[in-house]
Order: sequence, then structure tokens, then C-alpha cells
Amino acid sequence: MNIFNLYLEKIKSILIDLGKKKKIIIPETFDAINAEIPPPKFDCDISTNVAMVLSKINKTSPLELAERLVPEIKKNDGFIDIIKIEKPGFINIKFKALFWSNFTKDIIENSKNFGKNLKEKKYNYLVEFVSANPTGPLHVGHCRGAILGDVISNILIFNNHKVTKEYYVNDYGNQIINFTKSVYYRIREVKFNEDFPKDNPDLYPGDYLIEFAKNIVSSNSNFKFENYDDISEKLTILSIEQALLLIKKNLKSLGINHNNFVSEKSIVLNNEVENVVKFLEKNKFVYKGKIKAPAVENDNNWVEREQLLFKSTEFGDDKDRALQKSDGSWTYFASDVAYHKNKVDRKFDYLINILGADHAGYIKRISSSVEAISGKKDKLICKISQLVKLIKDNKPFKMSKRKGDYITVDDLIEEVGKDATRFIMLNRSSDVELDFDFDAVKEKSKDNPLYYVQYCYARISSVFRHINKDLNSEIEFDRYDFEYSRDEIKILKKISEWPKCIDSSSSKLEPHRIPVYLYELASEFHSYWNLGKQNPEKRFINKNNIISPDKLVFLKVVSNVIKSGMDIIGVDSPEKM
RNA sequence: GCGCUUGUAGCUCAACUGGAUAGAGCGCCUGACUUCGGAUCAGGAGGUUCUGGGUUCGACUCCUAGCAGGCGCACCA
Repeated sequence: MNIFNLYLEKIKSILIDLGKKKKIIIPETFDAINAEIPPPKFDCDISTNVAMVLSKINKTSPLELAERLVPEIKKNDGFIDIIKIEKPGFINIKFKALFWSNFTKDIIENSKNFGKNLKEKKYNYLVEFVSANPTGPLHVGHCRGAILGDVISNILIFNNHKVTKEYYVNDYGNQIINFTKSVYYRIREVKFNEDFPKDNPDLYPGDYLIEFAKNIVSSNSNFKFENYDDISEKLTILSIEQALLLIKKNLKSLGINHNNFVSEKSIVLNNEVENVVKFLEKNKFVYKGKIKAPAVENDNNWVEREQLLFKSTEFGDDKDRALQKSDGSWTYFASDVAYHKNKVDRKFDYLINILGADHAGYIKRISSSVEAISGKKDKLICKISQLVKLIKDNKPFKMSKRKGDYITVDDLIEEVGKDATRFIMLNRSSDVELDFDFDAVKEKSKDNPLYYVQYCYARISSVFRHINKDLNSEIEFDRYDFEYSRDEIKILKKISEWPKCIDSSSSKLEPHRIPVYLYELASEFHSYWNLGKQNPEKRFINKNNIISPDKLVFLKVVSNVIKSGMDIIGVDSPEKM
């Protein structure tokens, strides 16, 4: 139950009614009207701006209009205790204690659905994320986007949308040739004791390739490795297979599972690039032309050439983009357009791409292509995950490009664990650079928000253990007429914000709101818990080791929201720590 | 030079699609422990929301002109 939406709907229907009776003038749209969380100092539960929004069209002051609306809102509503008008024209509502008892009843009876937005229309989403080149293990740079994509998917799934999580495998092009050659040199190193050509800048120097080489050699004993050209095709496949194996292992350790891995090579070999170019030609989005040199300094090497271009400027890009290289082969962009055509043809309502900050400049052209293909402007939604700055011993930790000198997902998981990695990476808005402090993340105290939230859940679990009840089993009551105390209502109010939190996380694709919310909820709970130290009445369990029904329901509700939030962000809620 | 993006307390960041006196944590200062698990809590100090204009009942949020940081600006992927 989203109590804010409930009262917003109620207010809207009052407005429609009053409009019919010609008592007030109503606007064309109610979009500007809201029902919000009031600032704490007002001591009320819901606040609406309706009087301020409608005052102009009604040629009256917000205060005067509020005076007229208040009796209408209060009429026939047994739950409202106080309804008050505040300064510029807000209408503030405070509920009776019974309202909150009823509120908890609703949650207990629909515990699986609490927080979900079930009224919203359901869509079919494709979320593409990670899509790191299949040339080596995932490192920290990939991590944030990976988690972001995973949790955005989880939020959409939580709201009963259909989601397909997809990884686009760039298994085609020059880098793959270089990668395969690198593996080949490692094989020669393993098999013929030859030195790896370390000074060749085109090759991948990482030590992990030795492992790849060994694996390939041992599982292909009948293979002749003497001549690269003889085996290059097969070796390419084997090398990519090795890389993907490693990447999937890394993803698994982060708690991420993709539904599909789509191969660029298969799209190219399937003539999908030719087909999409034909499609675009037919619709006059393609022409032969020249692109101007970028206005960047020291660019003497620029040669203007005629090539096949896509008219991305028609969709707001600053220059048209090349589809074909001068040697006639397709650009990466061309095959990506084909891939996006492939996505569009699979009839998703929305496509979501999670990109790293260094690919922000790519958004305009790819969304232009999707618009050209689908005719829809908002079909493709791109989310950027900003850089992660690693900090160790209070100093920035630089990953060097020299061989092997970067932190892999394996290192990260081993050092700080999956849960802390996920929680910390999600705790900030994805379009802000993130400081990832190794020492703080490992810290097991309130300095680490992960443990702070988990501890809250563990405390609730410990109460259930004391009274020999199972936290996960259902509870049932005949009557919900609990008189919750001020302190408890304060937390229940926070609970009432949960559906709102899910709503905004989902509509803005901003997962960071969830850990931020969970932290706030945990904070209020810890506060309340500590009251029991001074005042035994505020303890959950009394001297006779008995818990009252209202407190049992209360704990169940809080733990339910925490568990549900932690599940969405993919972090464990242990019952003991 | 152009595009995108960020700018909020000493530091790291929130702020519910424009709401009320801008909130947390860290750090600093005071306090609560024979603990329903202290991995916790209570209190204090700390602000011209980068700057200048504009839009309106109302701006951290929108528009505009700047300033500062980051990223990008290929026929690479």
C-alpha cells in the first residue's frame, strides 16, 4: 500500500467531484499535484500542495482554497486525526494511531507485494550491461556498471516487469585478432619455451593468458601449434571461450547472472550489418560523404575521405558517423547498429544500455540509430556509470597499464567480499564519481553502511530467536487494533516511504535510493532499540520472555522491508553476524 | 575549440520529477556500557547549495551566461 498515492487519488477524486459541482475550477492535468512526506518538524504524516497548485486558476489565495478543501478531505475519513493548513498553503494530515495499525495489517497480509508498484503498466525490457571485451578477466572498472545493470534489472523485476539481461560479446575485429595472437605467443611460450614478445604494444601482456594457453594446449593434444595461420580460426574460438569462462566466473562471484550472451561475430556473419544498412538506405538515413576533422589540437594526420555515413545529425548528433572503413569493412558502430536492430526486432518495449563514463560520447549516435530504426525517440535509455576511484591507506590507488597491474574482480571479492562491494558501489548516485576506500569497506562498524543495515536485521532476528519464533514464517492475527507509540509510528512512517522509494528508483533508474533508504530505516530502528536500555517498557521482550502482538507485527514489518530491499540490491541479510 | 557530465558543511555524499527552517556519515567536541548482541545510541559545533542574471506563490532542482573539475571528440572496440 502506497499511502501517498492513496491520498493523492483521493484528493483527485474530490477535485473532480467539486469540479462537476462547479465549486472549483480544475485544471486540464493534475500532474503538478502531489502527496509528499512532510518535513519532520510539522508532526504530520502526509502533505499536499493541491491548494497552491490550484489557487491561480481559481483566482484565490492558496490559504483560502485550502480552507475550502480541508473539510472535503476530512469528510468520511475515520483515519484522519488532525488536518492543518500551513504557511504558503500546504495541507498537512496526521493520522490516528489506528491508521498505523491498519497499515501494518495490510503489509502483513500482503508481505510479498509491499513496495511493488503493481498499478503501473508492465513492460518488456532488455537490459544490456557489462559487455566487456572477451579478452581477459573483469576488473574493478567493470564492476560498478555490472552491479548497476543487475540492480536496475532487479528493481524492474520487483515491479513485475519482464526483464532480459544481456551481455554483448565483442568477439570480432582487430582486437580479437591481437588477443588470439597473444594467446598464440603464450602457447609457444608454454610449449616451445619461447619468450613472449613483451615489447609488442599490440599484444595483451597479462599473465592470465598463460593459464589460457595451458588450458588450450592440454585440452587439444592432437592440435598442431607450430603454424599460427593453420590454426588461427580455431584458436580464436578457443581463446574467446577461455575469456568468457573467466568473465562468467567473475560475474557469478559478484552475484550476477545474464540471460543471454549475444555474439557480435554471429551478427556480422549473419549479414545483419548489410541488412541494417540496406534498411537505413531505404529510409534515406545513409549517404556517401566526408566527415570534418575534429577541432582537436595537433591533428595533422587527418585525411578527408569519402565513406558511407549515417545521418545521426538528423537526430541531434554533432556529426554524421562512419559505417564503413575506407577498405570497405564495417566499423564497430555499424555492427553495433545491427545489434540494436536485432534488439528492436525482438520486440522489447524498452532497451536499456549501461555504459561506462568513457563511452558517454557514444550515446548520441547509438540512440540516433535506434530512433532511425524504430521510429521511437525514447526506445533506448542509456545509463552512465561513473568512474570508481580506489583508495588504499588514504591514498588514491592507481591502476597502471603495465602488465597485470590492475585490480581484478577476483582480487576485490577476495579482499572485501561480494556484499560490501555491491552495497558500497550502489550507495551513491551512478552519475557521481565514487570513492571506493578499501579500508573503510572492510571495516566492521557503523562506518560501513552495509554492516549497519545488516546489524539491524540481525537484531530483529535475535529477538525472534529469544522467543523461539521463526522470522520467516507467516503470522496471523484476528484483530489489528494496536495503539502504536510515538516512537514506533515514527518508524512506521519511514516504512510507508518504501513504496515511494521503489517508485522513484524504478522510474529514474536510480538504484542508490535503496541503500540510502535502508540506511535511514536502520538508523531509526537502532535509535528505537537503544531506548529500551533506559526504559524497559520499550523493549520488545518483557520480563516473562513474552512479546506483545503489536511489537511482533512491528518487527515483522521492519524486517520484511529490510530483507526485501537487500534482496533487490543483491546483498545478504544474515540472521547472525 | 565542441559535446556530455559533476560542483551542496573541513572530507565523502543525500535531498522523494519545483515545496516548507537544505539532511546524513566521517572528522572534531560532550555524554550513555556487569550489552533484550555496544558492529549501538544521545547531544554540540559546522552552509551565500560554484558565480551572475532570469522563470514563479516557491529554485540545490528549470532556463541563460560564465567559472572550475572529470570524461569523450578515429576508419579503435
